[in-house]
Amino acid sequence: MSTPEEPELTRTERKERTRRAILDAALELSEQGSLSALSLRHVAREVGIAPNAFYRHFASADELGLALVDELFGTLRQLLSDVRSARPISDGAIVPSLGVLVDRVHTERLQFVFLTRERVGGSAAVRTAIRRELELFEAEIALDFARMPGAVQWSSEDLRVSANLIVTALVAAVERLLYTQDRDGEQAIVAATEKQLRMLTIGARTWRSRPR
Amino acid sequence: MSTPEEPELTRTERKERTRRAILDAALELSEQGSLSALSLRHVAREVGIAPNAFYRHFASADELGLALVDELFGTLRQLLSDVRSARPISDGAIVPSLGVLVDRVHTERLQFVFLTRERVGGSAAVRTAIRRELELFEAEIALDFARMPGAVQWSSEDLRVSANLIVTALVAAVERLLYTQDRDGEQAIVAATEKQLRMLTIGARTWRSRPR
DNA sequence: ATGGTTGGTGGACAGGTGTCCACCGTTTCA
DNA sequence: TGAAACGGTGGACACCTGTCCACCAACCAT
Repeated sequence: MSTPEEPELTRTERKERTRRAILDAALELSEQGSLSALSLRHVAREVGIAPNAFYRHFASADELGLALVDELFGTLRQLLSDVRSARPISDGAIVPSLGVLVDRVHTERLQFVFLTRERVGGSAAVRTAIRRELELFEAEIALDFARMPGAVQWSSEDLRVSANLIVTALVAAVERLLYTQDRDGEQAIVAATEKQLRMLTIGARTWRSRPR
Repeated sequence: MSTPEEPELTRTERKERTRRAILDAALELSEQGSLSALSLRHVAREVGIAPNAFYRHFASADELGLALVDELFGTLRQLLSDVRSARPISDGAIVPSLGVLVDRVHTERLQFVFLTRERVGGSAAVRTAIRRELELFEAEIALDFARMPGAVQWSSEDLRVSANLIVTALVAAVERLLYTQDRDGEQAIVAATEKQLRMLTIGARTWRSRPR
């Protein structure tokens, strides 16, 4: 290239840079097809390297997918942990978490397209990794629930089951958001999801007090 | 073939038969890959016809996918409608519906693998078709809810939102069932899902009575 | 200064892919 | 009875795929 573009870069820096480029390209291309249907050559072409060079960074497409999963959940977990620790523990921090999630879906749409697709997609390794991460979220939410007043007498089983339902609702909300371009539709989805979360917490509150 | 195999078949019958074979083969093969990553030649080989002959039945892979969706939801809707009309309307028929669903997942596993994969999968046409069918279920469940005693004063919006959550929970349950081979795990999933459905209906019952 | 390490290149390979064409034998129906 | 319609065949086409090899030039540590 004729552009100067800071030629002073150490080798490892340059490697990291094309690694980034590969991840980004893969994300971009995975919008129109699952990871397993993703072509190494396509990715390489998008990045601007020879198809071979891909193997200098990832041993397989699966490994690429796992790296994407790590990256995605790494930052997302950080964000949600922040909003959760800022909030007073007494009340559930679930609704504000939804706000963070929606923002994130907006700014990093492709990551979530990838996520929702690969969650049930072709590669078993990637699928399992995503499932594991979601289970971690589930556990965290269950912990939040346990901290709520009046919920102490629940069995851990019940905590887990209701937390699972919340995660499920959130994932479904993300899916709907992704395929809704119009602004009002997005607002409606967010409102509906908030309502669902409230329904869930109410149901949870009255759960144990029920005879049986 | 040397087997006699009832050679007395009208042309349209034979066409229908290989059409069936194509649908079955596609379902079989779609276990290990999304529809968009499905090879026409693979399907043809499995069926035992020349790759070309595929086009005598479907104009494209998308059309195949749409046919599968139609078939899947056709019978499923029938089954659920049966269990629902047999039950007294007074109580929600949601939990027995879950039983039917689980049975169906057992006997027609491949259909549900296809369903959960293509629901967020590559082809926009198939994805939309599935989404539409699920919305129909949603509407039916909302209707069931409206018939329940003490729920009459809900807004149709609320009905819809909570019905949506139920469908979401059911879809998630199916997904978990598909990737759980061990028998106890299956039982646990069913139990957890039933608990979730009960939580939901409880939450729904106390929903309107709440101030705000 | 030198030599190994490393990110990247180019070409080749064996195979797989969707789709088009001309053709065939049987069924259908007029 | 004859001709048209139809489901299916076989081969060819242009193209794309992952992966392997030898090779290169620059970087890094010695």
